[in-house]
Amino acid sequence: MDYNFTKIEKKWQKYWDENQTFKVDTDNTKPKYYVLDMFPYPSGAGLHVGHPLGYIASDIYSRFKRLCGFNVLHPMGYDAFGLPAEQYAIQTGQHPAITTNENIRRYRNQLNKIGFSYDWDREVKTCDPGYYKWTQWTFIRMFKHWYNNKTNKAEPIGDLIKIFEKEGNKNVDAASSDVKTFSAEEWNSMSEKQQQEILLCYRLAYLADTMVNWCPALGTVLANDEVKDGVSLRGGHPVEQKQMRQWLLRVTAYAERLLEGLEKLEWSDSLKEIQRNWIGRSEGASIRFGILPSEGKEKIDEKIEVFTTRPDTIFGATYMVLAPEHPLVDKVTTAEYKDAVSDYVQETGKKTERERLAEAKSISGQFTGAYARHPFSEDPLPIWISDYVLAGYGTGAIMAVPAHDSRDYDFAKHFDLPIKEVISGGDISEGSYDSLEGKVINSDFLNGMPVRKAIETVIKEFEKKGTGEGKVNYRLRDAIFSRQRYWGEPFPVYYKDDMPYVLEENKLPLVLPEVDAYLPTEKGEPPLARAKNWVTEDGHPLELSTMPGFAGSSAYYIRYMDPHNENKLVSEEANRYWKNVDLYIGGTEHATGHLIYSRFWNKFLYDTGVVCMEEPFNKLINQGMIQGRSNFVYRIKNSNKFVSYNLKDKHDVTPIHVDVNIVQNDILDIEAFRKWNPEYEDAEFITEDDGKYHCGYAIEKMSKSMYNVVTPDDIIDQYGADTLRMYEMFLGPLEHAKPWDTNGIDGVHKFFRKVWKLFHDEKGRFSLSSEKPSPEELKILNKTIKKVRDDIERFSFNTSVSAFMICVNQLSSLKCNKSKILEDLLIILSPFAPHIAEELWEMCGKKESIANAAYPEYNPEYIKDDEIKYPITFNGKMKLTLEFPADMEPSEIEESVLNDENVKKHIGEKKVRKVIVVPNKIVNIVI
RNA sequence: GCGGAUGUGGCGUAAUUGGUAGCCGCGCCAGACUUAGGAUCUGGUGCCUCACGGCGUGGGGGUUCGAGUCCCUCCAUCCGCACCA
Repeated sequence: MDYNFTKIEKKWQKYWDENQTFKVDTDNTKPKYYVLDMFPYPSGAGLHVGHPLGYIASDIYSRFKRLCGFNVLHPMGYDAFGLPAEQYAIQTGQHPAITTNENIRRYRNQLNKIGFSYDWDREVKTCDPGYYKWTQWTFIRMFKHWYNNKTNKAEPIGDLIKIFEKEGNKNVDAASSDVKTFSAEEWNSMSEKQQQEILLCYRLAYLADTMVNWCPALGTVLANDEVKDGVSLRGGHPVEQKQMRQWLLRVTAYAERLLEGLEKLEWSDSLKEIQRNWIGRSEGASIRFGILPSEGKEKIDEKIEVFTTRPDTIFGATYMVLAPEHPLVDKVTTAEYKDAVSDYVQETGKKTERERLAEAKSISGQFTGAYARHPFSEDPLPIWISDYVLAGYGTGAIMAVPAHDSRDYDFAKHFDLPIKEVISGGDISEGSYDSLEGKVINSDFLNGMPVRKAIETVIKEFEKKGTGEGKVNYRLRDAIFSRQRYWGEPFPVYYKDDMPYVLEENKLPLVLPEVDAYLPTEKGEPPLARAKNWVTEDGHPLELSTMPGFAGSSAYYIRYMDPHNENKLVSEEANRYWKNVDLYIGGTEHATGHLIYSRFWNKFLYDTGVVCMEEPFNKLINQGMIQGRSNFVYRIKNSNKFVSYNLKDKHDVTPIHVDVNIVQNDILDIEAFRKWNPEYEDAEFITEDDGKYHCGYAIEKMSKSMYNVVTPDDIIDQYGADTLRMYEMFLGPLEHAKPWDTNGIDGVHKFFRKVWKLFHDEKGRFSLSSEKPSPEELKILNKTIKKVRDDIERFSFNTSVSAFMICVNQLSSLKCNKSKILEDLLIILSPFAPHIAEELWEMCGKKESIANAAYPEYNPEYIKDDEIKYPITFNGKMKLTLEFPADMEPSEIEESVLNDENVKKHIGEKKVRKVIVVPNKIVNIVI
């Protein structure tokens, strides 16, 4: 009987499904292990061969852990809300739920064919009301909490109100928006609306007017991680800055904990570094500058607050710069400069984010006519506006120190502003001196101090005078949480007297309503404004925005622990058992989005006692991208003639992508090519000496337009799922990006046929022997057990595949068909190739699934070598090998080596200066 | 510009602790079987050289009995951030 992978794989996939082999429950008699894949967004294009790479790795690990006696949670689901389905709905009028469900069905189908050990009972879909109920629930909880910097955790807003009633907010240290100080009396005499307005400044989910990334083409606001190089990540549409009233999550409250938490995580250094950069912690000082009265203007009480990492250079500040969007711009500008300033503000406001980035190098700015007062010298400092100061970072204002900041230097040179050196060590006629090395000069009480000492000293001085204090600033910004779109979670929010209130928890889920079109209304309101009766029972209007993509993915790993619980996000029992994710596998593209948001989300749930672990993902591995390998044919210009790769330079040619499925080992199937496109039906070909047409190749992104897409379905049809799984692992280290080349797959497929053959005689009959294994056979098996186990534990799956090949090659040449050897081999092979392992396991007479077997222990006794083959090197170069007993003394080895005829030949006339014998390793003779 | 990673045969890669560089597979070459081969099996295959031998892990330098591995320096590629005050 042949190795009929199609039949075998269908059979076992059905078996696992019918027998619920991979269904798991909490089981206190076994240790738990939680293996998670980043769940996919089910796109219309389906899976290509690159997508399942991480899923295969995690499946191997899950099955391995299971064989080792762990109770393994290994679920899968879908990130089902999102823009592509909605864009498609706009084009076709079809409800996005229909498209999404079709895509999900297709994904599920594709995934099933690969033979994953998922517990499909726990499947979640973020667009399912039973699921997003808990996304809405968590939002309500965030609305009802504030962040107390004193206790360093989220606390109920009710506790905050009690403090306000008793003593106002002067003793409250909270992560909050800008809010004025008020007393208990003031609080108690406020209207409900005023109180609500103040509470919004404290809530962890809050409504505020902020500058947002507005994408006109998508008709929605985007978060920072959804914008790259001034265009939307999805679709590449231009993004502009716009002031809008939006929901935000106060992620910044957790900035320090998000940063500290990284230390304990087993994530790659590069990923941690990306997160550290994104959080962007910098230490410095917050300094307030008074504003000098200008002629013909009323006195301005407000101060310009700046953040600087170099307060030591305070005496070098020669001017101030506000971002054009800064709220004080209008107030400080004098009559004389009014027009010039408003022109400048308008001009920069018109630019999209992209234009602003493109013009980053060109210097522009405008003087306002006003002056600030230097906190120590009291010198007047001219106040400028310029777009080199960003509204969104720090306070949107800076003190400019041209002598020691290159941007300020360029600006000062351009507008001929004074440059004052205050740190020695540079040459300010050449450029700014930004280094921390040097002593402070020209700086009154700071003179002579090294930089670090000066920073410390000046901060104390500011604090004494009340004009500033030490401060830690973060680049991380609060996450904008509103999207003016249809296909997302509705906010459980209604408005009363223009103030937002959240729904009672028992009203959840607030189900996404039907609309007549998925477009904004004529008034420019979001699509939900089209819904009939989009109001509460009492007639209060409901929020029209929906939540962003990251909402649903921020806690899905928690929901998997207890997916059918209707009363809780997760039961205490399930959460205490499964705790958090032990191994998380997914792409780096989520480094600054999902992986920050879900850490924030999880910390909030931890603070409020919903989950027991502070970090969601202990170990994280980023699988590398699988790239496409494109093939080219070369058409001679203005003809329908194609010239083979090695002859192409003799002609003027245009390279054209050709479908990789009609090319094998870079040889074009000419007939298939003619049929591929009617245009080429009559094409002529200039072939090479071998009569073949050779194609060129390039490594590119796998995409339809490059004709290099390979789907798992095609591979499975031709070679089977076990071959696909094994080959994906064989390609190289999991983390590396590497090209997919179907041509190499034969080697892996041959391997499986060899495995099959080990269990069958020449006539193809199943045949095993119950004889006692030989020492050689035991050595081969035990070496493989050890190697494969070690490799899996360090996620080096590619090397375990070659270990299997070596093992099977060796057993084949020994014609080993002993069940004592082959049964263990099947167990260790089963995580990689579960279908063939199950089939042969059953043929061995086993009644239960191999998934329930126990991983074999290797016996070191079988691996020991009695004789060691010593490489004999001369000055480190290997020339020959000699065998000696493993326990032979180094001095005896040295003597025997030097007496060996071949060694003597190599030494010749030269003198032996030294002999190094490393026991069981090597001999080196220095001559 | 800053930060991170990676550079080994024609290709994907291996060498876990400083100890035989190139395991395993693809491709290629030769042979066997065959009416046939996109089947199977056997052998070979880093480069230069008829050979003896020499050279080889991006380049240069260093430490060491011994370096793909450690140190210095330069180069290339990829990824992230980028007026972040």
